[in-house]
Amino acid sequence: MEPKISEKTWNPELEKEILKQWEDEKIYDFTPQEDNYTIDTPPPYPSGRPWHIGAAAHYSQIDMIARTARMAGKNVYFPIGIDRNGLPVELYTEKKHNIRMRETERGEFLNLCREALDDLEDEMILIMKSLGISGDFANYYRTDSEEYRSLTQSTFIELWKKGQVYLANRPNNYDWVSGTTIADAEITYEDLSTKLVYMKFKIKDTDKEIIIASTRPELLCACRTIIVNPEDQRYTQYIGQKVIIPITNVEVELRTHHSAKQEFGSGAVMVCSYGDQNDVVLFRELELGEIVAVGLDGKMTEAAGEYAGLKPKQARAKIIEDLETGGFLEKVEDIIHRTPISERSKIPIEIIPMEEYYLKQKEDVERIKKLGQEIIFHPPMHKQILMNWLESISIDWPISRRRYYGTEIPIWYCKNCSEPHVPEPGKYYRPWNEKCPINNCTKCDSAEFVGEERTFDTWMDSSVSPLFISKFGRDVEFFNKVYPTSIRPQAKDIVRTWLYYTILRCEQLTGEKPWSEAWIMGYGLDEKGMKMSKSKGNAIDPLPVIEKLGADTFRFWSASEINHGYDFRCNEQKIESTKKFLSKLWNISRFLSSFPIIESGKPNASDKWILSELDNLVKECKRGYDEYNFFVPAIAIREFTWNLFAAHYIEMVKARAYGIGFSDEERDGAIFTLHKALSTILKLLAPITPFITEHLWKVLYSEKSIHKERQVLSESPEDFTHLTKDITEFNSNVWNEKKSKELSLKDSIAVSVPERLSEFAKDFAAMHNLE
RNA sequence: GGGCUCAUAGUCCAGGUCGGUUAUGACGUCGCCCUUACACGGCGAAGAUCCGGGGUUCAAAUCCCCGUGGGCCCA
Repeated sequence: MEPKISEKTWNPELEKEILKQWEDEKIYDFTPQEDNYTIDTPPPYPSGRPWHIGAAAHYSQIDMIARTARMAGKNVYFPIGIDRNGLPVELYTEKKHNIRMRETERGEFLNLCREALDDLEDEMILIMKSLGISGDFANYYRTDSEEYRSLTQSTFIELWKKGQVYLANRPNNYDWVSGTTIADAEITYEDLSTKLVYMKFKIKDTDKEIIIASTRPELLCACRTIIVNPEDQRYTQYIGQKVIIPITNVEVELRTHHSAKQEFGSGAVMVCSYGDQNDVVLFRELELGEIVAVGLDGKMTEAAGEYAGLKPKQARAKIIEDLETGGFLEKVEDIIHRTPISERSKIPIEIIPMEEYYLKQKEDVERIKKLGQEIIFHPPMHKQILMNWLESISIDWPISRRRYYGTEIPIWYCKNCSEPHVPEPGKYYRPWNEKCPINNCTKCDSAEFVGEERTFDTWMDSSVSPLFISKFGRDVEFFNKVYPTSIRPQAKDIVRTWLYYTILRCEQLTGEKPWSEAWIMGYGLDEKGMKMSKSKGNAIDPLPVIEKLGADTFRFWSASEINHGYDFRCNEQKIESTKKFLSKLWNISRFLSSFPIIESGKPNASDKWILSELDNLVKECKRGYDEYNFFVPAIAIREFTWNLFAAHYIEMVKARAYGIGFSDEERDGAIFTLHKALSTILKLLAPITPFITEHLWKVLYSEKSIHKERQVLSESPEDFTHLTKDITEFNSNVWNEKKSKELSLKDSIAVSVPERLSEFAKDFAAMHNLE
């Protein structure tokens, strides 16, 4: 019989045709039923080229989850979304057009951001599609759509009405030159020369003094405590005593804290609101009351007494003089200090408390812990990341941001009495640009309002993704069928943010957990194990790799190289060499395509042996697929297919399959077994490499898609696997024997088959041309 | 500074819970071989102080302790 396959290798170009077939036949369409398997897909953020190769691997594996579930007979809902809110696109747009967000008209700036996102998004969708992602691209959603943002706002309004939201002061990075708060991402550090001032502080009720060194002596008025390292012998005797601050004469306590470095300055540190980020931490940790020493105009406040109105630098010069006059100055050193600088105006930032909105979370921690216990984690060890985080929550969640490209906080303030008003939920509101939908102030009846200008932290949007995809508040019937969803696949580095905030918000809004399983993937590193980043230049662009080698090669690499939950290294050459396995599979199929399909046959000993090894493979794959750990089936399938099926079994039965020297019944037993093994391999592999398995399946076995098949189940046949080692060793011995005698493989040789393998003697004789 | 996690041939990875053969497989390297599925192949070879130090034990890659180095998150 002529082989149905003539080409010698798998051609990745075929993927494009297969993709088109899938799209035309809509084989992944979803119609909700009573039982559904919903994937809370992470919406990727189009932040600029190239997309991270680790992310491409990540999405390939999420698709394997969907395909595994489908083949297990589940009704899979696999939505696709794009995350478009937040800082990265603002920075990208500023750079691209060489503009400043706050110097650009807001509406115009938002349009520019949207255009940038559209371009980046197109490419991202293209990559996801060409990876073979079987999600619902026809209905893909965007987190900046009216529908999505109205959900974010509605859920906020609901929580506001329940009293879960409040205003509070919180220290912020502040750039007083451009008059804005800035995000941590916009801070750079520069080594600047400055003066380290050594000051004398009196210990109360003694004649002793301690020396404290600081680069910010103008903040003396905001000093609330002095810390020393608990192991610093010099200060042990003063712990718990009062210390008198020079100039202000205020008394503060001296206490220990591990963040004080013995070798820096005198080892004693004054803690002021706020000299640096460590002060912020200490004020929170030690629950100190803050004193605002620097105002929004960048000048010293009234709290600074006679220094009020001066810029911090001027105040510093003056206070050094005054310290000297008062006899409080020990010495002044010139040092190089690593100083946080605003990326935009290049001046040192100030940390200033500002009023922001908070969402209550502290009182929810115990409930979230309980839900966390109920959620199954893959792998289980990563549940610990969530639990540790829950243990360490000490403040509520600050949710307001002074940014533009995000969901607007839907609040209007009465112009007369400042009373905040939230509108009715269900619509998308833009208070900075819209008239207040409420006519009169509920408190003073005034008719004039000012819209809130701030936006939400983007996690406020992302954390309602399970509610959005299940049409919460939009379609009750759909919601009831789909929520709680089944699984949340995501990366390890955002467990503390996305995963945690989602549980928090969904619990607050529905009283239920958002999903029953969480699937946590490790981090993609470069070939040396370093984090990939554009600035380091070690980032690998996935698109050319996929175009060159095909999605299946990339996907099989991702499955066979990445043990689930662990970090992994990305290496182009390794990806390339994975292609060989697909080539092997292709040629096995090519060989089998020259034999007819036989529905049943009478297996002999060799056939029974490979069928029992095949059954082991089925069990092993099930073990991996049940945990959505694709490393297990990928390795097992490659091992079986290459090293047992192709290397030994096919060679053993080749002559029998051709019918040379064997009866028809013996021949059919071989052909039956060959096809049974290959069709099983294809089905086992289908979730990992959907393209090549689809192609081979259709050429060999069925007009219907392999992706409509159910996964193979174990049949637990008679076990012959104890003979595997004997069989492979016997073959090896014969090959070595021929080699040492300089015989060709087809030459005959006199080797006797060992007693325990006597059942296999006829196949061995044909295989090795035994005399 | 805190938490989690990892460390096995030139490279990647298995084994580790439950200590006991010659430490798994792949990539790469080298040698031989076109044998009617595949030279993107076959057969074979070389290549590992299982990160370092200490402990428990008859026995440690595996269990315990202390280091060192990488990664992630938080501060």
